[in-house]
Formats: sequence, structure tokens, C-alpha cells
Amino acid sequence: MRSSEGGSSGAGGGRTFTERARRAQIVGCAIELVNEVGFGQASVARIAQRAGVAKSVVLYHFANKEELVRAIVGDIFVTGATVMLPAMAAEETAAGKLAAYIRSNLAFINSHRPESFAILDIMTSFRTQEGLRLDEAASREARPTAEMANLDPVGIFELGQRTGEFRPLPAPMLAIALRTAIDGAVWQLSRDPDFDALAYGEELVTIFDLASRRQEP
Amino acid sequence: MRSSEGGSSGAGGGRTFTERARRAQIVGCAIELVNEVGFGQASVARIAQRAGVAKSVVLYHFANKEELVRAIVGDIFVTGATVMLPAMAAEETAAGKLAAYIRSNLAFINSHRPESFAILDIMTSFRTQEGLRLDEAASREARPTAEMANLDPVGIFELGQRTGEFRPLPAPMLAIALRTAIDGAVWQLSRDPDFDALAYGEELVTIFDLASRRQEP
DNA sequence: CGGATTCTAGACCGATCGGTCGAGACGGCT
DNA sequence: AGCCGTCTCGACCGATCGGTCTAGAATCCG
Repeated sequence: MRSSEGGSSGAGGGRTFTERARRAQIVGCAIELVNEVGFGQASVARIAQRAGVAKSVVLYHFANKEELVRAIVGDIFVTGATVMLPAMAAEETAAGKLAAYIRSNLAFINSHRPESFAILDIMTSFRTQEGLRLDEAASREARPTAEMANLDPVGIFELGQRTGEFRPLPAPMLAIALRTAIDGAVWQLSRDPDFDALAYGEELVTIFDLASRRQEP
Repeated sequence: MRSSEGGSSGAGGGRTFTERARRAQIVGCAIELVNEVGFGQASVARIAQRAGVAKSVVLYHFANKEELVRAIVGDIFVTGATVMLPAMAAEETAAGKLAAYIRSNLAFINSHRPESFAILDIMTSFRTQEGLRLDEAASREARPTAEMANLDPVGIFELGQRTGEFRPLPAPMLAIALRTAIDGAVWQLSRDPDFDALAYGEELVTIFDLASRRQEP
């Protein structure tokens, strides 16, 4: 049985030092491997092989592959939120937050390509035991993950509505269009590594500024 | 060996009557099955079972699973192009073609959900023998498929540039943003069947009109 | 030091996958 | 009738998957 607190270092989510180190190592190796050979080829055996441990070690630290996948996704989301949330908080206006959201997200994608490709591959390839994609499963779970809710741009559009900065618009639909347009950068990068993601981000800033700002009379 | 021309009915792509009927039946069953249980569960065996034939029959008419998948995708794309291309051709202006492109695509998605979900599932789950998604593989093939090129919205933005209807803009990036934003409707529908895809289409028309039209001075 | 716990290795399991093969049913043609 | 190409069936193959189990090494802690 895994105890709720090891002994070596106190803080750290109720896990042994070895446990945390191994989990981080395995998650890191899994991200690299998914990025290199695709999720479909990233079996538990190969992940273990890359980490230099036996397959059973992976399944000792993660109950099953789904838990490992969720750990990978959570890890990357937290990293992204660490960059994006402060950038948004530094802006006062809704338009400013919107631009910061887009720019910081594209900057993260551009500078964290292995993680971005891994997320894309997992979101596309992985299915839960019920046969759902992770985004489908998340939308069916009662309590949405904190970082996912914080990274939903719908709040920005609602804010712009309340302040009168933006034209009357259906915030949820704008949020979907923006989210998928940003994700499109990852798709495009996977097809063309020379794609200029930052320039694309600037163009998205222009597009959604023009599309949301209240017209000057 | 499959002869290059059967004997029964002349026209029809150099295939026997039985051959064409079986292929159409198998493709249809595969679309239904992928829509219902996901591509990951749609093995050749289950596709054959649904069609009421032996697995080897499927692999007799299609060299391997990849060829079957390409037949499915091609079939759906042709159906979509049949709706969208005339709608676009009926418009004179670039703005008109852009709106027609968006509306006809969303209308197709809304009225052909099994096909849309099947495409989404295949684009996300399927990998070629080289480990590439179909869109990656297509972007690496020298000669792009005819229907895919015709359905690329980049030409619309280039047209609007030439006629001066649109502001100066990077057409390829607008095309990526539009394409992924439209595809976002399928993702959203897979999460929420009650999502109003047609209203989303109208909002996309507004967004991309505002984002592309030259400002009146 | 010594017992309990945590961690790891490697063999093993049943299931399923895409794909092959040989035998035979079917149907048009002469 | 009898031939021959088209088509179908079901058994079979090797590989790989996620996951389990047992036995032993490493580590912690009193």
C-alpha cells in the first residue's frame, strides 16, 4: 500500500520522494515519446523502456494508462496556465486580456512544441475506457478541472460585454471559435514545422479584435 | 485478380457491379460504425460483422484498412463538395463566397452528423503506416486531392484581396483560422449534441466579415 | 540491527488487432 | 454442360496491447 505520506520531505502532495521523482520522470519520458512516435505507438512498454524501467513500474505508480495520460495532460495544462494567467491578469481591459490570452497561448505553443504535439496527439488519439476523448469526458464530468476553467476564454468575452467594450455577441460561440482557431496553430505546426505561430497569433489578435470590438460611430 | 472492367454495366470506374455495390455497402457500414462506437473500436472484423460478411471480404475489396479509411474520407468529402461548391459559385463577391462557404459547410455538418463525426474520429484517431494523421499525410503528398484543394478557403481570401473588397491580410492564416473554427463546430457537437451549429455558422459569418472587410472611411 | 514497507524486474495472461490462405460457391460465357 | 474468373467464407497467423502476479531488492525507521 502506498502510504499517504512517505517520510523524506514533507510537502509535495502526499507522496514519497521516490514516488514523485518517478512519476515526474515517467511523465516527462511519455511526453517526449508521444511527441516523437505518436500516442498510438507510445505503449506502456515503450514508455517504460525509454525511462529505463520495467513496464510494471509504470503501472505501479499509475493505476492504469488512463491515469498516466491524465497526469501528462494535467502537467502540461498547469505549465501553460502558469504562463497565461499572469499575462491576462496584467491587463485591465477586456480587449487587453483577450490579446494577452491569444499572445501568451501562442507563445507557449511556439516554445513548448513537444508538449503541444503531445497534447494534440493525446486529445486526438486517446480514448477513455468509455470510448470518449478527454475533452468529451471532461465536459461530462460534473466538476470541471480548475485549470481548464481558468483557461476558458468565455469569461473574457462576457467581461467585454458587461463593460460595453465589445459589441453584443454570443460569448460561448466566440470562445469556441477562438479556442479552436488557436488550437489550429498546433495542427498547422504538426503539418509544417516552419509555420510562423507567433505571426499567426498576431493575426488572431487582429481578427478577434475586429470581430468583437464595438464599432465607433 | 480484379479485372479492369467487369462486364455487366459499362460506366463506373473500372469496377464490377458487385465490387461497386460491396464497396459502397462497406463504406456505409463503416461510417455508421465509426459514428457509433468510434474509430478505435471500428476494427475490420466489426465492420465486416455489421455488413454481414466475413472479415476477409472487406480485405478482398480493400487492400488494407488504410485504403478503406481513405475511401470513407473521400466519399464524405465528395458529398460535402457537392453541396458547397455550387453554393460558392452562385455568389459573385468574395464576401458572398465567404459567407456561402461558411453557411454551406455548417449546413452540411448539421445535416450529416454521422459523416461529420466519422471524419472527426478518423482525422483524430487514424494513423497511416508511417504514423501520420491523414491531414499530415495529405500535406506531404505532392499532388493534393482535387476536392480538398477546392474546399480550401484560401482562394476566397486571395480573391477579396485582388478585388480590394478585403483589407490587406495574410490569406493563408485567415484560411487556417476559418477552417479550424468551422471544424470546431464538429468538436463542440460531439461534446454537446444540442449545440446550435447553424447559429454558430451565422456568428462565424459575422466574425470573418468584420475581420476581413476593408473598413469604410 | 531487524522487521515492515516501498519499490522494481520479468515472466505471464487473455484479448484483439490487421492481415493471409486455401477451399469452395456463384455466375456469365461458349 | 463445363470452364473460368469473381467472390465469399472461416480458420489461422504472429504481433502487440494493457494489465497481473510473484519474488526479491532497496529503503526506511525504531
